[in-house]
Amino acid sequence: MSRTQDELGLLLSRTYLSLKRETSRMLQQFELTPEQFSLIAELDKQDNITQKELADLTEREQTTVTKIVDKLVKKGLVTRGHDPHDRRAIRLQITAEGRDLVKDIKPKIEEIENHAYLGFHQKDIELLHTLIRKLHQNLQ
Amino acid sequence: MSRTQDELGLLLSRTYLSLKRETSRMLQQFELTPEQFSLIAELDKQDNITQKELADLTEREQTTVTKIVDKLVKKGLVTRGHDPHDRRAIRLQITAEGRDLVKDIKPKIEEIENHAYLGFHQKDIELLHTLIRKLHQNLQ
DNA sequence: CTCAAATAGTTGCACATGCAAGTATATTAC
DNA sequence: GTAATATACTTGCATGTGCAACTATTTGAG
Repeated sequence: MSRTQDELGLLLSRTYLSLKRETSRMLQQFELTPEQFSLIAELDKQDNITQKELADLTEREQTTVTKIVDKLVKKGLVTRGHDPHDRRAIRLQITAEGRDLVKDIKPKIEEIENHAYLGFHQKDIELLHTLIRKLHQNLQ
Repeated sequence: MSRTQDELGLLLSRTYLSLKRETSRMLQQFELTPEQFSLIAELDKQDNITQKELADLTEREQTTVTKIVDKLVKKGLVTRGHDPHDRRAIRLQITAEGRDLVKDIKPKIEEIENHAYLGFHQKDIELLHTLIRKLHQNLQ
């Protein structure tokens, strides 16, 4: 079954690395990495979640999230609070400074995405999202 | 322009990390990382290319490729040869052992991809590839 | 209730990543 | 032909990644 010449892994990694590099360069002025931005952007959407939940949302291991959150706390963008009902768990709060930063960065992320979507119809974008989401589900 | 709820970066990184993790677990029995496999698979397709060309093909910086090739050479899967016409350049050759390894691994990679494509029609797969390739081009 | 298993989190390791700065060679400008 | 620029590659650094092994707490089986 030679469906097309290129493997999924190669296609995905090339595209992911390109997007990540471009995002990384844009984020230098904010002294953030794409991964750090990804986590505070998620906390901006859903505050007061546990590290475990944040790991699941962003498809990373808890251990990875621990280390990135360490850096976000050091930068004053996130605080760690205890869960009153589960003393093992840590709940994360985004600070006002964190929210401001996300607000500043979001339009610049959109610029990059708009450029990536050059020549795409709205239908193409929706289809692409649907297919990628389905891929992701199958890989769970 | 709020096209859909999820950002491209989040979708892409989640899916990429999932696929990479599953591939990584499969490759443990071969003592290879997904990135190492990716490079020798590319060399299996096109032998005797320079590190620069390999970097471009896989969308990585030359510096990253240098380091992964170091490991492949140590494992005896790749050799470095000099370019007779350009003494700066290094040309890479995959060894017989390297080719055998790629041959063994390829069907297992296809298994993972087939699982990822569960519920996809052939048309969906082709469309997905076309859209991702277009994304990648726009990001160049 | 008690003890085993599961869960949330952390730390140490090896590897991937890319930028900055370096060397060596090739190309281009004049 | 020589000097400036570009190119191929390498090394050092900081960060992200996930597995293994660890602690602390909660859940569940009996």
